[in-house]
Amino acid sequence: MTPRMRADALRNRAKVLAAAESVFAAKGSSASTEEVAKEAGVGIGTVFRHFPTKEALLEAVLIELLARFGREAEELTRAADPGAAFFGFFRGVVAQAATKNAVSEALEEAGISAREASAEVGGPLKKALATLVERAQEAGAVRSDVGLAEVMALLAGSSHAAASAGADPRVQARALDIVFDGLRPADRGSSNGQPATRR
Amino acid sequence: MTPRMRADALRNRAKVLAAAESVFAAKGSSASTEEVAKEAGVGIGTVFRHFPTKEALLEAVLIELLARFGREAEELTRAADPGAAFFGFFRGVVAQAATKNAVSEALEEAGISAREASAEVGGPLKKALATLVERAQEAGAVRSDVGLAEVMALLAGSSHAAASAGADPRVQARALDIVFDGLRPADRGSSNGQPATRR
Amino acid sequence: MTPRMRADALRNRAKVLAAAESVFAAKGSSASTEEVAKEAGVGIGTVFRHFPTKEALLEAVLIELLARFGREAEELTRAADPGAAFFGFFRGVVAQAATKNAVSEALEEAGISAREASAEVGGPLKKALATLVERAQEAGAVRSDVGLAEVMALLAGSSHAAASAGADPRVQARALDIVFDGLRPADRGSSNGQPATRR
Amino acid sequence: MTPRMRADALRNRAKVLAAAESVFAAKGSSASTEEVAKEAGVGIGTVFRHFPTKEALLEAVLIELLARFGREAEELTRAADPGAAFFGFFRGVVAQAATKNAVSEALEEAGISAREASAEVGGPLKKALATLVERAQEAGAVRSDVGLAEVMALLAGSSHAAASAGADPRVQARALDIVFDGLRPADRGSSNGQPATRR
DNA sequence: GATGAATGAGACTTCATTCAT
DNA sequence: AATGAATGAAGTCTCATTCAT
Repeated sequence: MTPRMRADALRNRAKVLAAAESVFAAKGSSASTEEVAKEAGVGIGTVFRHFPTKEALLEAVLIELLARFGREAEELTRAADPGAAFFGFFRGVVAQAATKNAVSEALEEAGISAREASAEVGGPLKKALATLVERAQEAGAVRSDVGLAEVMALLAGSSHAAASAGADPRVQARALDIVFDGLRPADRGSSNGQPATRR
Repeated sequence: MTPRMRADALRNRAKVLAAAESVFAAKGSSASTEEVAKEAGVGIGTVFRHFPTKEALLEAVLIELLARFGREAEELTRAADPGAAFFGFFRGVVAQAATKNAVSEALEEAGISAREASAEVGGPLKKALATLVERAQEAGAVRSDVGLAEVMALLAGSSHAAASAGADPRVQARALDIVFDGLRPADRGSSNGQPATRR
Repeated sequence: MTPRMRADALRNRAKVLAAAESVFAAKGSSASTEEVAKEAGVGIGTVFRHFPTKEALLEAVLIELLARFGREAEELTRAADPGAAFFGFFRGVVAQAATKNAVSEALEEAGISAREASAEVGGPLKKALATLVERAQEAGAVRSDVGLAEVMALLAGSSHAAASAGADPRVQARALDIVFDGLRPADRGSSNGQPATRR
Repeated sequence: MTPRMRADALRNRAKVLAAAESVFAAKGSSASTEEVAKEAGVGIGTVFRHFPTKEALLEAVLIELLARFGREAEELTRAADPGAAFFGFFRGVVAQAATKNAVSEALEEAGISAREASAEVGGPLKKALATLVERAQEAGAVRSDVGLAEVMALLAGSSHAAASAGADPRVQARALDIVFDGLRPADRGSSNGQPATRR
């Protein structure tokens, strides 16, 4: 069913994808395909053989990213402390965004986009994240009136804020703590793995 | 210091700036300079006479935007209800972002950028916003442990989330309410002009 | 109504068009736009300013050609000897084709294409050619059972045959005489301006 | 002299050639080599193993075509009615051209080209066609003052006219009848297998 | 021999910027 | 000052051809 690829082709595809992620992360999605090819150490033709348009390449990068987040979320689904799991996942995603411009784009796309392709991978992420949220709510670590959609919007927004290159990391951390406080139940139970953020 | 300009030149500069804001808001900053010229009803040469590079034009648009926000913040500084003033301002900025792609870029730039030019206008905004925050804190509407920097980061992040075209506006509103809750003191006093957001 | 163009722009447009005609004539329509630009002595951007796609450029060349033929036909419409006029026009077109690869393409397009643009200019050519045919038929120089469509098909075919670079011109001439004989009435009246072709 | 080839290699060569004929016929000679490979059901490497350049492949297709015409002509050489044989052959070639873009190219090449390779196969066609013409002339079906060269030029031109996709087939047929009339002796003996074309 | 992945020159096209009118 | 034509570097993509598997 999966059309078998030659080992070298598979290797090159991976190299290109990795290069693309790194280049787009560093310079934004307007970086040139040529640059991706150079970074990957392949000819420009090879990039286009694997991803027939630049858009397809971009999409593949985003899908890869979402898949990775999906796997992380899925693992945390089985963690002992649901509150820590949820907030830890959130923090981890945002931290990656701090170095990767493309992350927030990916998250937005996942949250919104009707692109079928993305859906294939956005689906798993959403599913695992939904579980993370529910478990945290049951454990009283997250207020019960927030839904998946709001969480994704906050994730995207926080990631973007973090991606704004140059901002002081301590400011970022404190801003994120504020969002986390907003996500906790009104009585502010801690059960979060982090000390309460009020200073 | 200000080199006197002919009245018509001044008028053209304003037309170009307005057109640029509208075009970049609608199509993002990758819209072409030519399109700005057409929207402004002037020749492309005129655009470049007033703004020697595209980057300069973009920068002028952002400065203009920040200046407008600065004026709005400044006015609200004298409002009766400091909590309502602060949250109202926040909400207003985010609402504009929902239709203008460029807004979040502008806010990031203001929060971070070392660009001297921006600083000229980012300054007034920061100053007025700082007052808004302080007054809201004194009135007990905003927790006392947040600083201007965090507020700007949250403003930028929220604006960007809102700018992600296509998201359900109700989701956006609820996500914003969560951020607001995070900004309030732990005891959740109201004094906010909005009913408490817990549902 | 006609949007006035600057004199230099008009001059460049003409230079590009002439260069395109010459280049495409010599190397076929797959010659590169770059080459046209070089031949015209302008930058590549100038070519694309006047003709937004390569296809548009090609079309403009064909239209120009048809217009020229249309004017020639129109003039011959008023000639003293209708038979000589018709056959002379035919011969002239074919002679041009002998050096210009693009001519037969143009004629085919005119004969067939539904392209509106071409129609604008193909129309006059068809009209004048129809008159040429009718007058030649009334004068007994062309058989009465041929229509405009057949004449255009023969014109296109003969032009293409002539365009096949390298064929002996004397052979071309004799082949054309055979077609002309086929176009004359069965009794082979002369009134043709050319001596009867039987040798 | 002929380097022995493995049976499967020979089979692949034939598959590629057939695919090339079909693809170039349908899409013109600018169709990609890749497409030919796909149509043949072989890898691109195989195409280039058998035909070292695209030009060589194109040439092989033309040679194949001319060989086929040569065989048809050769057979008709022995037909009972020489007039019918000649005009029938002519009509048959043109009819094929109507669906195959490459035919007229092939005929031109044959008529003109100094390419040695073509000559090898163009030779037989020319020889057989010459016989066809002579016999038709002896039988009084074709005027005595036309030579092989003119006939080939008319064949190429007529084929091209027919290949101009989209022309009304009835127009094509009438145009061809006109050429045939031009090829007949002045007195218009019929002996042609077709009723006289005058209408 | 066959395969198809890799290559890179070159095609078309866009657009920021310059300059003659 | 204003205009818009001209410029050419740079971007995306195609395809004939080569080469490792």
